[in-house]
Amino acid sequence: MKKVVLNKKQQELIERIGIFFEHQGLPPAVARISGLLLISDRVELTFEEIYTTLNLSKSAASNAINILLKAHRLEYITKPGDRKRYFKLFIDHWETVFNDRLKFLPFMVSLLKEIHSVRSSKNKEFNANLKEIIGFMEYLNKEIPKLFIKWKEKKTK
Amino acid sequence: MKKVVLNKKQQELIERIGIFFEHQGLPPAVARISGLLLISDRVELTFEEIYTTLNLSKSAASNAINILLKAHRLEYITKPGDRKRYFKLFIDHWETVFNDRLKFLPFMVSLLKEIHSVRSSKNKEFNANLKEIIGFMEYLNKEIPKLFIKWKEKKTK
DNA sequence: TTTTTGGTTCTGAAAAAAAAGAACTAAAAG
DNA sequence: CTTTTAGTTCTTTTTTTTCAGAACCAAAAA
Repeated sequence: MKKVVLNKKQQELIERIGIFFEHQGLPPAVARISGLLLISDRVELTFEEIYTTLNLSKSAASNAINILLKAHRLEYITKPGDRKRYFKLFIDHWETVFNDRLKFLPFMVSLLKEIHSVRSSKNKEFNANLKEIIGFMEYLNKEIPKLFIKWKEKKTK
Repeated sequence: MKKVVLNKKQQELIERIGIFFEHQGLPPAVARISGLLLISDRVELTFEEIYTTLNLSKSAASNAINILLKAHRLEYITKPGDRKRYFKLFIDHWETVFNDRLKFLPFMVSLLKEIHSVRSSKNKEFNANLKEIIGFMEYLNKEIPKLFIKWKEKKTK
C-alpha cells in the first residue's frame, strides 16, 4: 500500500479536476488519474501508487492508464534496474496534444460540406448559414496554427 | 404517422451525423434529432414528425428535444392558430452557440491556476509547463474573439 | 362539458459503461 | 528451477444511461 500522501485541499482538487474532465468526456477513473498527476508533488508515479492512492482496482487502473497512454495524455519512464514504470502527464508535449484535439475540425468541415451538397436549394437562409459555419471553421483551421506561432514569438521577446 | 420522407442517402447521412455527435458526447437520440434537422429539406419539424421519422418514443423525443433546447442548439417557432411547436436548429445564431462553447476556456484557466498555486515549488519544469498552458489559453481566449471580427471583416469586403 | 391534441412525466426494462476480483503472464530475482 | 513483481486480461457485478410504454395534464376544439 504505497499511497501518495495528499492533504485535504489536494484531495478536493483532484475530485474537482476529475469532474471537470468527466464533463470533457473522460471516464471517471481516467479523469481522476489525470487529476492525481496534476496535483501530486511527485510528478512520476508508479502503477501501484496510482491505484492505491485513488482506491481503484488494478484492472480499472490498468485500463484507464492505457486509455491515457493511447490518447497521448500520459507517458512513462523507466529507471535502470527498476522494473516499474513511472507514469507522468505528457505535459511537456502539450502542444502536440492540443493540436491533436484540433483534428476534429477538418473532419467536421468535410461532414458539413457533404450535408450542404445534399441539401435542396430551398431554404436559402439555412444553406447560407451552413456555408458560413463551414467558412468560419476553415478560417479557424488556418488561423489557429498561426496564433500558435505568434504566441511563441511574443513569448521570446 | 406523419413521417418525413427521406431517401437512402439522407438516411445514411443522418446516421453518420448521429455518430459524429455521439463522439462529441451527445446521447444517441439527441444526436439523431440534430442530424434529421440538418438534413431535412423542411427546416422546421413538428414533435410528431421528429419522433415518427426517427422511430423514437414520445418520451425519448421529448427528453432529447428538451436537452437540445436547454443547450441552445434548437429553438422552436409557433404559427398563429396552430398549437404545434415547429422545432428547428438554432443555426442562425450559431455564433452565439460557438461562443458559449468557448466559455469552458476561462473556467479551465482558473482551475489550472488553482492547481498551479497549490503545487510545491519542486518540479520546476512541470510548473513551468503548466504556466505555459495557462498563458496560451489566456492568449487564445483573447485572440479568438478577434479572429471572429477579422473573419467578418474579410467576408464583407 | 366532453374530447382531442400536443406534448410531459413516471415507472420499469434493456443496454452500455465502469469497476472489482481473480486468474493469468512475462520478466526478473532468488 | 521457484518465487516475486508489475502489470494485463477475463469474468462477473454494479452503476449509469437510454429508451419504451403508459398514465397523465393543460389548452383548445367540438
